[in-house]
Formats: sequence, C-alpha cells, structure tokens
Amino acid sequence: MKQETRKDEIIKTAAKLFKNKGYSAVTMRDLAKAMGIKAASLYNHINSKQEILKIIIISLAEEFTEGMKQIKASQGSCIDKLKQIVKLHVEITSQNTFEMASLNNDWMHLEEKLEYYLQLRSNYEDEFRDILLEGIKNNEIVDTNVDITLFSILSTLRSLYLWIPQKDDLNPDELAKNLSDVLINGINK
Amino acid sequence: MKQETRKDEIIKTAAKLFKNKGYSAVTMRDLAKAMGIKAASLYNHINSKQEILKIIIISLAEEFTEGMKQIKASQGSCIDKLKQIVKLHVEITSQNTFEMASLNNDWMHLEEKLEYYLQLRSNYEDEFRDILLEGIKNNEIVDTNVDITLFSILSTLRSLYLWIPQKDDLNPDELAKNLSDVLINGINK
DNA sequence: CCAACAAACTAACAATTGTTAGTTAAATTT
DNA sequence: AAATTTAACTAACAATTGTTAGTTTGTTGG
Repeated sequence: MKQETRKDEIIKTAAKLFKNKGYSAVTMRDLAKAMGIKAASLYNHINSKQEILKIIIISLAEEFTEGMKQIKASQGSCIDKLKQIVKLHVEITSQNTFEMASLNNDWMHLEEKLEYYLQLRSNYEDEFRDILLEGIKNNEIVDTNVDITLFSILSTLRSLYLWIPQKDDLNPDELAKNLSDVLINGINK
Repeated sequence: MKQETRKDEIIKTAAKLFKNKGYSAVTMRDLAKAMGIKAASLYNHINSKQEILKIIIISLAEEFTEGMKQIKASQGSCIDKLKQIVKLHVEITSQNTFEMASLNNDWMHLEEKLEYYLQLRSNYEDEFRDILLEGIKNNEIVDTNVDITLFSILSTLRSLYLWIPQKDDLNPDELAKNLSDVLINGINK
C-alpha cells in the first residue's frame, strides 16, 4: 500500500469533478479551486489535463482486462463465470465510482490512447460474448440473441457507478449476489 | 407531419455532434461547419447553445412522461405493463438515437430547466417502481430487491441509444420482444 | 415593383481556456 | 551549512469560446 502522492490527490479530485460535469466542462481552474491551489500549480504534478484523463481511464480499463483474464482461466460453469464477471464489476466500481464515470462517458476524449482503449474494450466484449456462447452450447444458458443478452448485462454493469454511491448501506458482496440473481434468473415468477 | 424548418435541422445536427463528443466539447463553430454556414448565422435561428440542449432533452423527457401515463392508465398485468415500457423505450430511442445521448449524458448542463428535468425523471422512476411493486404484490414478479431490479432494467433501456444504431437490421418490434424476454425471464435454462 | 422576410455574411467583443516562464519559500537530503 | 527538492505562487500568453451588431443577398406576397 503505497502512500498517496500529491499527484494521486489531484487525479482523485479530478475524477470527482469529471463525474459531475464531464471532462470537457471541467477547467483546470475548477480543479485547482477544488484542491485549494492555483491552476498553474497543478502543473508541478501533472503534465496536462489530457494526462489526468488518460491515467484515470487506462488504469481502470486494464484492471478490467486483467480481471477477465483471471475469469477466463478459471474452472467452473459459464453461469459461474458470469457471476464472477458481475462480482468483478461490482468490486471495481465500488472502489472507483468517480473514475468509472470517466471510463463510461469521457473515453472519446482520450486522443493518443483512444485506439488502445477501444482495443481493450473490444477484446473485453469479445471474451464476454465467448462465455455466453459457450453457455448456450453447454445448455446452461437459454438460446436467445447473444448480442442482446450481452448488451443488456453489460449495460447494467456499466451503469453501476451511478447506483452504488446512493446505496452505500449495501455491501458489495450482497449487491453482486442480488444482481447476478436478477440478471440470470430474470424477474418472472 | 409539419415540414422541417431550418431550426429543426440545426437541432438535429447538434444532437448528432453532441452524441459523439458531448455537449460541452461541441462548439458553435463545430455546429456551423457541420451545417455548412458560419457560427454567427446560427443565431438567426436559435437563441443560444443552451436552448438547443433544452429543446433536445425536454421534448424527449416529456415524451417518456406521456408514454408512462398511457401505460399506467392501461389495463393488463404488470408483466404486460413492463413489456409496454420496454416497447416505449425501444420506439422512442429508435427514432431519436442522437437525442437520447444528450438525455442520458448532458442533462446536467440544462441550467434553468434542470430542476424540471429532474422532476420528470424522478416521477418516471417512481411510477416504474410502482408497477414493479404491484407485480410483486400480485405474485407476478419475483420478490427480490425492487431497487436493484428497477436499476437493472432502466440501465439496459437507457443504454439502448448506443446499441440500436449498430443493429439497424433488427426492427424495433422484434428488438422489444427479445429484450422483454431477456429482462423478464433471464438467461438461465 | 416594392416591401418584408429569411438566411446568410464579416467583423468584432469580452471572457475563458490550457499552459508556460520565472520566482519564492519551506522542507529534506547531503 | 549547503544543496536539492517539493510545491506553491504571480503574471502572462495565444487560442478558443459564445455571442452581438450591422450588413448583404435572394425569395416571396401584396
């Protein structure tokens, strides 16, 4: 557990502001004010506004990629893997609610790292789809339109950052369990 | 079917740009260039950048409110009402993919109309929740955490704008049917 | 034919943007 | 004690922002 540098504080504060107004609407002066310093002072710690966004998004995207790799390598049914994916999202989002907003909404402003990000995301979706397809083949998962299923589940998982902060009474494990239940079994009685 | 005014064209073009980069990152000069005119000329048709956003978002939000009102008044089971809600989202989103991006991502920049928008959204969610609660009471819907269920379904419906443009081969009715299926029955076999 | 209008233009504005240069003061290391 | 590092500052910049004023051009209705 490294101690937090001033740069880390800036990035965390920036993520908070980015969540509320979006990357483009947050100025370096906004960020400086939130830090209690002047805008120019920020540049003692970071190279550019761009760099802040890049650090926020890319580190998160790589965390998801790493998580998916682990899940892919794990033994167990496809339903089981699906539950692990839900848990992965709940855990990462619980500890990065602000940053997840940027990942979801501001990735298009990444510039040099945009292509790399899109690559990671595309790979992630492909591996997710593969798990669903195998589940269908194994007769674990109902044989509907895979892309609709993938889209539906991913939409819910990607929106978690909006929802978790409002319900901090619910612990991540319980949330993951309930969520898996709804996504896998539906709501029909 | 009124014929399209120049103002309508500007708003439609703006929505397209807003979807790609977000409201804050689109300049009036970007919009003018996309229209093939100079930025100052836009002001012959609209009063401000703000106004464009307001028109895009509020008209859509009111359309959803109206749709929910109809569904609420309709007869039929709660599962049936749920299917109607899915259909409502699919239909509105199919015909307003660009505008839906603003509704989802740029509502915080509404300024004067922000409160009104939040009111509409809050009411919509409340009425949605009421339908789920009644379904649980009637033993139509499984008795899990209502807010998680609501959140999950709404997340999927709100993300439709990202997904529909990529799959224009699928017609709205079919999509609504498949989607209802996944959301209501889950994916477990 | 002329008045009115619609829709474009050029030029400019005041404010705000991200960022750089150079400086200063305190804390830490040598 | 001296040297270096850390982290703040003031002042300024060039570019970009939304918007206004005033003008021109083509089209349309009386």
